[in-house]
Amino acid sequence: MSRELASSFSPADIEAALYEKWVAAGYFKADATSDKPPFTIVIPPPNVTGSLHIGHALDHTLQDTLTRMKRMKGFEALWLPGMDHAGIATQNVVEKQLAAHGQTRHDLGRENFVAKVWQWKEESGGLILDQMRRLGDSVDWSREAFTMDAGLSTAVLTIFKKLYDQGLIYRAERIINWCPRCLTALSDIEVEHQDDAGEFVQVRYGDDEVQITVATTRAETMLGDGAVAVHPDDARYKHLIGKQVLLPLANRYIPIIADELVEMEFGTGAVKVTAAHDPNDFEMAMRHNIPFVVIMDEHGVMAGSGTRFDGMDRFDARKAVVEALRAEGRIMDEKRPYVHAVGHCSRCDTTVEPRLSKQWFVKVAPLAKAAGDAVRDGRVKIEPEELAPRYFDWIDNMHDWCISRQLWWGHRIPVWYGPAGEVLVVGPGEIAPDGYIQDPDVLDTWFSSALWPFSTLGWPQESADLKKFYPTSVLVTGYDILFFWVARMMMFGLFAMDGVQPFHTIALHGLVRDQFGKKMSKSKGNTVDPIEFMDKYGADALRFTLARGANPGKDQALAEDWVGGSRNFATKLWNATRFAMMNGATTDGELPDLKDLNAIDKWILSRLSETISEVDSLLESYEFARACELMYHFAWDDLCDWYLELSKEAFASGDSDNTKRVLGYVLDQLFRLMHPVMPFITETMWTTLTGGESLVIAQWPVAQAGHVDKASEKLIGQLQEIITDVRRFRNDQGIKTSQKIPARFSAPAHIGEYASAMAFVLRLELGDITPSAHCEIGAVKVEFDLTGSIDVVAERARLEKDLATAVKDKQTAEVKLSNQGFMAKAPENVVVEIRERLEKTTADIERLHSQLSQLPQP
RNA sequence: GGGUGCUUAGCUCAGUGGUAGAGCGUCUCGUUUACACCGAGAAUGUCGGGGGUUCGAAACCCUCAGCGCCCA
Repeated sequence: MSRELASSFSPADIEAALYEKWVAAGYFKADATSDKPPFTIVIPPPNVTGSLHIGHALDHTLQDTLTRMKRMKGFEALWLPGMDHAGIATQNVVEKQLAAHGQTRHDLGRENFVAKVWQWKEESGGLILDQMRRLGDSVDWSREAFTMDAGLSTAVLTIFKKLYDQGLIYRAERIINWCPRCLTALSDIEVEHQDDAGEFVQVRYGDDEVQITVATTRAETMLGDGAVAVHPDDARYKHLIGKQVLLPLANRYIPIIADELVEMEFGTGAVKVTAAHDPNDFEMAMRHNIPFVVIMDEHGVMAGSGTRFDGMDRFDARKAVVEALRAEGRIMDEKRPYVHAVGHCSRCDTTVEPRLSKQWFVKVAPLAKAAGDAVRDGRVKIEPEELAPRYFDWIDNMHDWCISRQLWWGHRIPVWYGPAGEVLVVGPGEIAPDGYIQDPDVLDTWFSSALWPFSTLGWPQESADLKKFYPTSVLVTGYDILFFWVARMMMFGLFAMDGVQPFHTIALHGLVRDQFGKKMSKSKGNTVDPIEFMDKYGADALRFTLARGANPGKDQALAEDWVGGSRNFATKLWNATRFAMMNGATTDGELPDLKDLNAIDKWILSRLSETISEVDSLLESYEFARACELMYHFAWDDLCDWYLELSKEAFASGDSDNTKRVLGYVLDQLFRLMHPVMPFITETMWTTLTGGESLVIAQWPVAQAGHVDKASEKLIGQLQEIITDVRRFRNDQGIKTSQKIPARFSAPAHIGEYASAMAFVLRLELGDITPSAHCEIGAVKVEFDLTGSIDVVAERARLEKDLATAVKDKQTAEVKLSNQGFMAKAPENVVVEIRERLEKTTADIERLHSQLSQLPQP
């Protein structure tokens, strides 16, 4: 058959068609009834409103690499795709559309609004799914899941009831994180702490009799103070404990209490206690029975303080309160700007307001204990394990999880309230009695995402998928959502699945940063678009770049130039393959017996086998960067720069049958090895070379221990030294690469055998000559006829440089060998190595002296 | 404040006890029938400072400094 590669590689021409071919062939579809061992990855569900950013591209590249490798290894590989419904984000998107028409969701009513969100989801949501095709994700589209699907919603109802029945879900009035813009409660992890420039003012409370100065960053909340607290051991304030002090502006008297929570060294050592607007104050107020005074509404507007500040926005009120206090001479000190950490809504960046509110909570203590234990006792492995302490630190100190959200888009809390105050939790298929009213709130999106590893497989049904594919094999995600999502899946997975962990391994990668290692952000303008990179350089180039930068748990810097470099690599491979095929590389027939091969062929087989073995074990241990590094160097250095160059003579002379077969074999194996990282180009080259159906379903390469051949590696190493030295000589002498030089080799037989191969690479014409210069490398002498004078100055410089290196190396060897401690304690193999170094450098020095003395004097 | 990580070539980073590495960038040369998205050659590092352990330290320990992240 006539097979040929196009003269240049054009990713855009092949990628989309190849992907659709793979999908159509059903390669990515997993079979729950197969006898193959399962390998399962569930995708960290991207947000339905989202599009593919560079972090997804990294995350997906790694997951796809693992999935494709396992598929090739004969596993029943399932990579399950899907999205989450992103309660706040999605509701925001649709509300924004309504706002453009001057409407709010309340104009539509709940039912119509939710219908509208579904409509938006069908029409505009899930852009990222198409973009995943660009990247080549080998996901099983037949199993695509969405957290709001019927099945996954059943899972939510089921676990809610189960948790509630076991007392692990409760409703309570607590201080929660409140977003005054989204008008909903947030969990701790939906709050991002940023350093903001605020203020720190000291305010003198009291009248003529009792006075105390408190320090605060939120002066406006003083209107809701219920007490002032000091440390019980604080000598400055001991005499004031139990006294009543005047609260300025509000004109109320509040008690001075003692609580150990107060830090004496911080501020004035006295703090205001605003029970309804601060979590720490809430705790103190509970202990001391301090009243809760609410002075702000849900929008963050002052309300109910009974002062003239009611009706003002919280930040305006802050200024106004400080001014009013100043007017009364009560500001004792102020720092502005005072930089401190302030919580912001992770969705809209609004400053979060701690708010007293009745919400639903998950009691996490027993769940978190189990989630921690699963890692502690080794059932779940965190890779890299350095990140495990962070997991423990967090999960062992987790606060109860606020799961209710004042939104319409999401899983509505399945709790109904009866006319007489009954509380009824309604499970799947159950219906509340007449007269009952359902809780208006919905659940945190993470509540349903936490079920992802098993709800997507059919739970609570005992589905075939669940039996085959649970627990999943590995979870691949960024360390930044270890707490957000991973820990929650651990808690719910262990709880719902009777103690069976949701995954065996958590493989954490880092974040993609800009080329200077700075965090990417829209405001800094240093973000990059993975789609744009794929357009310009191809999906393979982007994937290779990201995988090559992926050291476990570590951030990576990324620049467009890096992607360009990977594209260059792809092109290099393409050209090498074209060259190989032009010269008859083939995969037909058996690989010749090793004993019939020359050292060059044996060497590349040896290097191939070693590379396969190392890449395999590196990929199995999530060391993507190191695996890519090895593939890169094998392909470019060993294969292109040396093997192909050294084989050119054989191709030119026609004595190349073995080499054609070996080259075909090496390319075949290399393409298999690289396919998980660079699926498109390897597929194209491989099918062209071998005529096979598809690499997706081809067998993973297995290292051939019998191919490892240290003798050939040593020999080729020597050939490389000789060639490099002669090249240096030519370079130093200013001889053009294209200029052929008559030359003669004197070398031991096993090296002399390859003189013609080396001569071809070096553009030397072998023959009987009258030498005018020579290079010596160990026992090998290469003489040249330069038909004229050589550049003595350059040659002397070259030899002297070599001499200096040799002398220095000899000295260090001598120092070691004359060190009695070294001789007595160093292991034998190291001593032998140093001895050999001494011998070699000694010989080199002698030879270089001799060469130098033979040079004509200037 | 608690925890944690980092500091290696101009830049971004590998390298867990035995002569310092990669990619990109830089310099010189080169259109040799795979490839200029290329080839050949070259330059560049008291491995953050100080101390210690060791025959031997970029690596292990202590300490200082700087940077970063997470949590409060």
